[in-house]
Amino acid sequence: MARAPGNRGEAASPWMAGLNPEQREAVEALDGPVLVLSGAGTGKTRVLTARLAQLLATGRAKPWEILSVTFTNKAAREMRDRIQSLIGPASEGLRWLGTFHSTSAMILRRHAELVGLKPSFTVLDTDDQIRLLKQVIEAENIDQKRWTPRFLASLIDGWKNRALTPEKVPAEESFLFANGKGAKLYATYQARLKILNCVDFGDLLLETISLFLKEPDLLAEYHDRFKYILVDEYQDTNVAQYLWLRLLARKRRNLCVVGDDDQSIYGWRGAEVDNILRFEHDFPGAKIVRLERNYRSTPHILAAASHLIAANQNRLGKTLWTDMSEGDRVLVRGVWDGEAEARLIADDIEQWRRLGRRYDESAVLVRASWQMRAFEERFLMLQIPYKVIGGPRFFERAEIRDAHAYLRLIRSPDDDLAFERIVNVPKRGIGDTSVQRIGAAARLAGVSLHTMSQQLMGSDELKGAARTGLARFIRQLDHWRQKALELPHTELAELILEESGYTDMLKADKNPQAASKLDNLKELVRSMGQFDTLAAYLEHIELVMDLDRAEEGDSVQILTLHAAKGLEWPLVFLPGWEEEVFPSRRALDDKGDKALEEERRLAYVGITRARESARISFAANRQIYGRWTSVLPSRFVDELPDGHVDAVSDTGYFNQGTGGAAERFAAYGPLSTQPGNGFGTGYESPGWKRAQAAAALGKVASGTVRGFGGPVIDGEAKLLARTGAGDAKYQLGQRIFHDKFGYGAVRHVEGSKLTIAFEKSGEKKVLDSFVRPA
DNA sequence: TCCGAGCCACTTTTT
DNA sequence: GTGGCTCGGA
Repeated sequence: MARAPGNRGEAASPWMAGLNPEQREAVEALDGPVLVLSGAGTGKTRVLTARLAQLLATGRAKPWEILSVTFTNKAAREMRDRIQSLIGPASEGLRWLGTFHSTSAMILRRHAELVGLKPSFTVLDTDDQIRLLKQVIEAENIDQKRWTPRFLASLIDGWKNRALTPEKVPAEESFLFANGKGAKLYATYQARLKILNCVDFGDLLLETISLFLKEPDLLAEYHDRFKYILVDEYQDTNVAQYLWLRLLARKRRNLCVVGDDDQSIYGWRGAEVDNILRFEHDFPGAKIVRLERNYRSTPHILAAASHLIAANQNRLGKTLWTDMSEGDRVLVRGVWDGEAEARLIADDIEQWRRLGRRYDESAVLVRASWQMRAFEERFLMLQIPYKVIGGPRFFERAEIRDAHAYLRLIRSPDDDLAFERIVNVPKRGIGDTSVQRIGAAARLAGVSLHTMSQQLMGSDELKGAARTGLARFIRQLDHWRQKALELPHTELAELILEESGYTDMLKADKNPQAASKLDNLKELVRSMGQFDTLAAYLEHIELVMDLDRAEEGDSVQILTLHAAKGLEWPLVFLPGWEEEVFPSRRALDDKGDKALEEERRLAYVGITRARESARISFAANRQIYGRWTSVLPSRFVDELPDGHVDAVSDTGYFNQGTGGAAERFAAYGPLSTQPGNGFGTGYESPGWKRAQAAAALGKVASGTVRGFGGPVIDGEAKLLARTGAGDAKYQLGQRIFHDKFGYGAVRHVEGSKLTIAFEKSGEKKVLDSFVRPA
C-alpha cells in the first residue's frame, strides 16, 4: 500500500481523486500546525481520512505513530470505517484512533501505578458517580434535599472539564455547594475513588495530564511515539482536552485540528469555542484552510442556515456556497399541538414513500428526548418503521447495570459500588439497615464490603433473614467465581442470571416492561459473545457505552439535534421550534447570550443536516409536565430569511380556539377570517408577516398542505381505510397486551379499531394488529 | 424488611 | 406524566 516517498503520482491515489483545491490543500499540508475550518457539509471527514492516507503513503508515519482523536465513539468508528475502505488492511495498525477518553484510558492502564491506581481500575459512569457522591454528602451530614448529589456531580464535572483539581477550585466556586464545602467534598470524592480503584470520565483526562506533568520522561516517550496528531471536532474540546493536546503536540507541533465554530454545541459540557478561535495564537505559524464549498444541501437550505447563524456575534465567519440547483425552500409550518405535529410529519413521510423514496432517507431531529415520544406513538400507530438513535441507552438500563454489577463483582470482589447495587437485587432480605451496618464495619476495618460480609458470617452482628440471605449470597459469589475459571463468559453470565434468581424475579414481575427487560438481558449475553473474555467486554462497555447495533433495515430515524451532528438525510424534520422548547428554557435562564448563541448553532446544525428538504414546525399548544401550555413560535423562526422559506399555518384552529393559546396568538392581531387558507391579516410578528406574504404570492399551494392539522378523526378515518374492517378478533372485556402500552382490557370494538383501557396508560384507541391476547 | 400511597422535582444535550 | 423518594403500616 505505502507509496514510496517522493512519488508524486497523487492523481493515482484514490483518496486524492475529486478533492477540490482547498480540500487538497488541507490534505497536503502535512507538517506543522494546521487548522481546517470546515463548514457543514464541506467534506470534513473526507479530508481527515485522505490526510491519514497521505501521511501513510508518503511514509511520514507508520499507522501506530498517528494519534487521531475524535469526540464521540460514533465519529471514531466512522473514521475507522472510512479509512479502511480507502486504504484497506493497512488501516488496522491505527491503534491510536479513538476518543479523548478511550485514548486516555489506554495510556492510563499502562501506567496506572504512577498515579496511584491499579491497571484494572474501573471507569465509573454517571450513575455510579452520583451514588458515590451521595455517600460522600451523607457522611458530611449535609441535607441532600437542599444539596443534591446531582448538583455536586455537575460542579465536579465542570471543574474537571476546566482541569481544576480540588485544591485549585476557586473559593467562591466552592461556595456554590453547601456553604463552601464544595472543594472539600470534591477532595473526599477523589480520595474515595482512589480507594475503590475507580476513575470517572473527567479523571481519564485529568489523570493523564497529571501523569505527563509528573513524568517528563514518559511524556517524551509519547512525543516520540506520536509523530502526527489529528483532531476532529476541535470546536468541542474543553480546557482539559486542550491541555492534553498541547502537552502531546508540544515537541513536534504536527497537529492538525478540524472543526467548525458554528457547530460548537457542547458548551454545557465545558467545550470552549475559544479553543478554535485562538488556535492561531496558540500555535504561531499555523496554516489555516477554509472549506466553504458545500456538497450537501440545496441553495435555499444553505441560505436559510447561513442567515440564521449570522445572528451570532462570536464566530470566525465563513461563507458557504454550493453550485447545486435551486430545490425546495425551507418549509415552516405552525400546528395546533404536538399531536398534530406528529400527524403532519407522519403524513409527510407516507407521502415521501408514495413518491418512491425510502424511510431511512428521512429523520426527525428534536431538541430534547422527551419530544420523541409523540412521534414514536404516531409512527407505531401508522406502522411506519422508525429507529430511535441515542435515547435511553442500552447500558444505562437498570437491568443491564444490575447484570454488569454481578459481573464486575466476579472480576473484582472489592468493587463496593457493584456490591451495594445488587446485594439485595433480587430480594434476599438484606435491607438498608443491614447494608449500612456492613458498610460502617467495613469502613472501620478499612476493608471492602465483600470482605466484611465474609467476616460478619463468623459473628452474630446480623440476624435472621439478613444473615441467611447474606451467607447464601457470599457462597454464590464464590461459586460463580469458581465457575468463571471453567465456563466461557457468556455461559457464566447466563448461569449467574439464573442462579441469582434475577430472571425469575423478572418472570414473576407483572409490569409490562419486565418482558423487554428479559429480552435486553438476552441481548446483553449475545453481545458479550463479541468479546473474547469477560475483562475485555467490561473494558469495552465502560468506555464506549455503546455497541454496534444490528442494522434494522429501512426506517425513519428519530434523534436529538446533538446526536445528529455529522449526519445527513435528504428529508429532515425539525419539530418543536417554540420559545422555551427550542431555544430551551434552561439555556435561556442560564447564561443569557452565550447559551442562546449555542442554541442558535444547534438550529444551524439542524437545518444543515438536510440535503433536499428541511421542514421546521411549531405548535401553539404543548403538554409540558403533563400540563397543557400555550407556547409561542421560536425566535429562530423569525430569524429565517425571506425568500428562502415557505411559511404555512393552519389558522383555522385559532378561530375555534377558546383557550389560552388562541388568546396568545390573538395578541399578534385579529384572528384569521379565512379559515382554510391559513393566513390572517393582522399578524405583527415577522414570521407571520412572511407567512402572509408567501400566501399572497401563492408561493404555497394551499391545497398541498392544508388540512394537515385537521381534527383527529381524519387520521383515524384513514387508519380504518388502511387496515380494513375485518372480523372482530377481540371480545369486549378481553385482556390484551400492547408492546408500547402494556396490559389492558377491551372496552369497545369497531372493526379493527379497539378502545382499550390500559392498566398503566389509561384509555386509548389502537388497531387490533398491534395487540395480542394476554 | 417490604410495599404501597402520596409527595416532589423534573427534562436539555454526552464521554 | 413520570420516576424517585419518604413515610407509615403489615
